[in-house]
Amino acid sequence: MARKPGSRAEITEPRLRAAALKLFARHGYAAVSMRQIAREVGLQAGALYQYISDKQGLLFDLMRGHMEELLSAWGASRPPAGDALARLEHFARFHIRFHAARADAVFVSYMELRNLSPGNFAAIEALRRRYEAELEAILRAGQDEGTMRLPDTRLAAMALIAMLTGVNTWFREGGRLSRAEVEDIYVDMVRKAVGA
Amino acid sequence: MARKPGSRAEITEPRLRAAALKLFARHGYAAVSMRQIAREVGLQAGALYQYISDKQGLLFDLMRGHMEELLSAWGASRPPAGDALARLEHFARFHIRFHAARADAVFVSYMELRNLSPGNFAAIEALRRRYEAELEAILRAGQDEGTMRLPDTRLAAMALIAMLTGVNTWFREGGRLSRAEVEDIYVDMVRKAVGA
DNA sequence: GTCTATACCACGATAGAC
DNA sequence: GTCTATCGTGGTATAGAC
Repeated sequence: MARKPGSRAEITEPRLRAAALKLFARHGYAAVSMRQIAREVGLQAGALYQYISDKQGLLFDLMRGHMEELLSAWGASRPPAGDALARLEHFARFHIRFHAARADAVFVSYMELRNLSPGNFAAIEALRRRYEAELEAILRAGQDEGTMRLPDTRLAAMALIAMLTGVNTWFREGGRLSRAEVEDIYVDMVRKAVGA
Repeated sequence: MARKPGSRAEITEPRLRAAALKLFARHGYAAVSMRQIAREVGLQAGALYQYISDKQGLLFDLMRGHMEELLSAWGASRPPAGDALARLEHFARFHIRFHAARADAVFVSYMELRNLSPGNFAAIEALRRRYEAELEAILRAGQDEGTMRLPDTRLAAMALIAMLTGVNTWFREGGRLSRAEVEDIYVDMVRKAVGA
């Protein structure tokens, strides 16, 4: 398929998304202007609307893309054969690893929920719930097996996810601890917390 | 001291701060206009500048006020005589209770850090560090006593604070569990997580 | 202490040339 | 596919009357 000379859409679109993600993470959705994003990509503001419907749609696409990647990466991860405790450890390592690799998307997806229109918010929340349900299922299995003892499954899931996601607030590659060391330390705390 | 007729500064100022806090929490600092805040208080936008230097100063004052209240409330709380484990439980209950009572201020103080000017950011970070150090001291004491076993004190502190603060993302008074029940459940997980 | 009025600037989004 | 130009709106902050 012949491409028009000067046509760079396949390059420009991902660059636009990357620039928007970076700027939204750094300064916040509301604080970033379309002109700023355009400058980062090397375009005039008007040209952005070849790729997006409006600013809200851009935010929503970024967040939905992140959540769908999260769910599909989890689905593609190979859970270990073994007891629920092994699967919990697998979840914790997956969560830390996936989130550490996409700090900007994680940040935007947690911080900009209130800037979504109601319909868009509901869609993102539904995706988040599906992910939380994966952890809850593991915790329920652990209790059925008797390898875990939890006062409340839903609260435990929320507590563990908050703890694991919190890694992103301070972890920097090249710091005092490697990502693998951080993983080990958190796995230890997670295993203990579920009463193993 | 005689007050000018029509003078309502002592009433207006706290109302302004409360309105700004509520709106910042709901929609985000960058998304809220001075006109919106003024409408909420029942003034014209220009009148707000009797009480604040500028929008940035307003945000900073709210956040500093929150952090200082947090530190002074913790200082005023009576830690139990007993081992570090008892003090850790005291910290967990204090943290959940204090934060649940000020959801808006907590939200703003965690979400709007990136909208602070560099100098203001450093000041808030310093206050946050002081609070984290309080928990770290308890965890160190527990390890010295031998009642806690932790792979890394600093990480454990960050993990526990993230977990406890996470309560605010889903807890609503009048929901499935009372605040006291939530406290008990989290205390249980915190105690287990430190290897008690 | 609060108002009205306004300076000045930036916003998101669109139209039409190239 | 990107540009220039622009529309209409709303932003923060100040000045000066009351």
